[in-house]
Amino acid sequence: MPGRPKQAHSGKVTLADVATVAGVDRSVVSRVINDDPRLSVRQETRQRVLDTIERLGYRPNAAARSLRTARAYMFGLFIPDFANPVYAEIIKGAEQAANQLGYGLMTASSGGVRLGLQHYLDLLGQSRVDGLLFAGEESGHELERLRSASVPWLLVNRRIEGSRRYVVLDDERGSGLAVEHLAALGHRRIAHLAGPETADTARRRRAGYTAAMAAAGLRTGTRYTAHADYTPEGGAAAMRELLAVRPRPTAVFVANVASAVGALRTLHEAGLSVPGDMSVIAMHDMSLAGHLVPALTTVRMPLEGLGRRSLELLATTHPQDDITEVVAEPVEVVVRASTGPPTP
Amino acid sequence: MPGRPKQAHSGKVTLADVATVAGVDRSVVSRVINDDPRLSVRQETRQRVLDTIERLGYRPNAAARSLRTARAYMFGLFIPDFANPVYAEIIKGAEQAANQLGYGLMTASSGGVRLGLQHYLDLLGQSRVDGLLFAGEESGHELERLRSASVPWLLVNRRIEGSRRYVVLDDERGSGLAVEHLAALGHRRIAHLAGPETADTARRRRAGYTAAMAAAGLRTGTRYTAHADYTPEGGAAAMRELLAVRPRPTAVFVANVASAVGALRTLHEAGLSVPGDMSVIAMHDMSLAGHLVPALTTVRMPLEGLGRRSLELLATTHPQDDITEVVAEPVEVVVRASTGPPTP
DNA sequence: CTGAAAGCGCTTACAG
DNA sequence: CTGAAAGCGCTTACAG
Repeated sequence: MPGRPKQAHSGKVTLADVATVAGVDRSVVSRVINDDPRLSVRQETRQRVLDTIERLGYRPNAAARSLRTARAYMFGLFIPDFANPVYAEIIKGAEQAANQLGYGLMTASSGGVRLGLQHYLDLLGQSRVDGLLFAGEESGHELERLRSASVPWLLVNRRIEGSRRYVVLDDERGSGLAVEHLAALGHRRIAHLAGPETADTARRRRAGYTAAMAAAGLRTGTRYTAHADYTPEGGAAAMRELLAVRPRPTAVFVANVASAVGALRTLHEAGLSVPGDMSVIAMHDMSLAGHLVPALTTVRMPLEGLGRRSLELLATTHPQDDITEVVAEPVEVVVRASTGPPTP
Repeated sequence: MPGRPKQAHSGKVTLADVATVAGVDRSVVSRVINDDPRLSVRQETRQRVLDTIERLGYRPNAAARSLRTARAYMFGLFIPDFANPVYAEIIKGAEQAANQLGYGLMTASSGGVRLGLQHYLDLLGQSRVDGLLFAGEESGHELERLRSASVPWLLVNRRIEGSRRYVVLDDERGSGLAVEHLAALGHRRIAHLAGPETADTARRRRAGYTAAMAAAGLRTGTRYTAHADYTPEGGAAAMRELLAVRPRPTAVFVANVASAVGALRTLHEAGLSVPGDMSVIAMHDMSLAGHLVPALTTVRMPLEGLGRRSLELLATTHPQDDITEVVAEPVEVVVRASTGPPTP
């Protein structure tokens, strides 16, 4: 491109520049920056180095550092869908933790050009990331390929058979709170609109429901549980199943908000009032819940904490270590308009 | 950490390994990989190099390449909120384009630990990114700081005064389609529930509304436009204003879906039926629109194309070039249940 | 046409 | 206690 004005030398300041100006060796500058405990230097000299860095606006070059240390100072987070607010919160937590630890975070969805996992294997091969967080829907079979490569990776919000590296939420507890909320309102016939039987989160939510029902001395019976697929359409169909059961339940705990959207539609179409004829509570709080008609009561789970904790563990553990953690942060019911006492 | 089993050498294959096995010089391998046109080598040799790369599973080390070429092969995308589906689509498009061009994409929100822009300046200082896409809400004042650094950056979906580097959607055209849809249904009194007067997107949508109304020979009058702030609460209040106007409008074009959520609530509370008493159409299609009651008619804009095109332009233009592009991809009305003919 | 060699900007084991 | 030097894995101008 002839005639284009040549870009002025950006004057990138290097470590060598800092050393020259401060009158010390480059190694001293490096050690000051990295807080090397083996460096003993007069406080005065250290301060001079720090001042020089500040004055020249020096920033270590990430590529040089990575090449030398064989670390990318970058993690990857793999999610199925950016548009799902559940993942938005996980991303936020992971991003914060990464920044705090001096790492970058690359977030990618399955929608990428190269098929999801292959893309990540490429990143690993190029040493562009130091580890991977999987919040997506990769099959155990796919992830098997990662196991051979001795790469740090962690499952987020999900367990798969044979893996000892995951961080999950306390879905049992969240589900228990939902049931307790309904029971406290006076409901006795509480149904569960569950997720896919194959999904780990769905299984744990169902287990929490069953346990809480038992603890409250309430009967469950298999007909009071209908499985759906975490989508509005599936939720609508499952709600129709539950409405057909006699005696009809007076309340339902729905495994996720998307299913609850469909469930509310079914109830609306059936001419039933919420919560008059049926109370509805769903797992995971998100702003959409507040805008449904009626506004949906939910269980707020520490999704941001999940992202944060997952990244911290990825950064600070060895790839071979077992990690089987349940995020400890509190879980709570967010009461809106969709739950109330049963009509006598 | 004593006693920890030493990790087996991962056997990272380097360019030198490939050269040795293939029996050529490292520079030949490098040139084959990078398709250097100045390399003349027998087809047979080239194939041998390629085969060796394949067989050894060689992947170029990104850090070494970056250090040498002074390019990070990474772009940054800055968004205000991961949970907003509008940005989810932009991210998707940008991610695809980045992958296709051999770049990575770091997406970050203002929620990071370091205050948004400073975080990016750090990334730039460290040469971790080659350029920045701003889809966020940074003020012109903040962005002024970037102008001094001669860094490639681009505004996405927004213009600010004095900047000649942006990519936007055809909001005028989208708004025009909305008005045309309503006019075709027979509406004459069409109101506009606009966005913030200061927002560039809101101004362009309003301009599109005004122009289309004029083209259809319909009167607008300032009372038929109410400004809100792109939130459900603001939308609810603005809808109340519009309901007070006489003669009452029979249809409203809402500047975004969040405002429409509030507008629908106001209409519901006022006992008005949609679309019987009031047709509602909103800008930007998203799955939430299909789940509102009634399901919301929208204008689908090429958000993914916006992300894709922005990244392509960022990657292929010089920082000094003017970029003032409107994404050319088609815009269309997605008809759902919230629009219909006016009741006579 | 091909290959040897320099060098990008760091870190760190090691010599003094 | 301090600093010189090697080297991480590439790319590319240049010599042969």
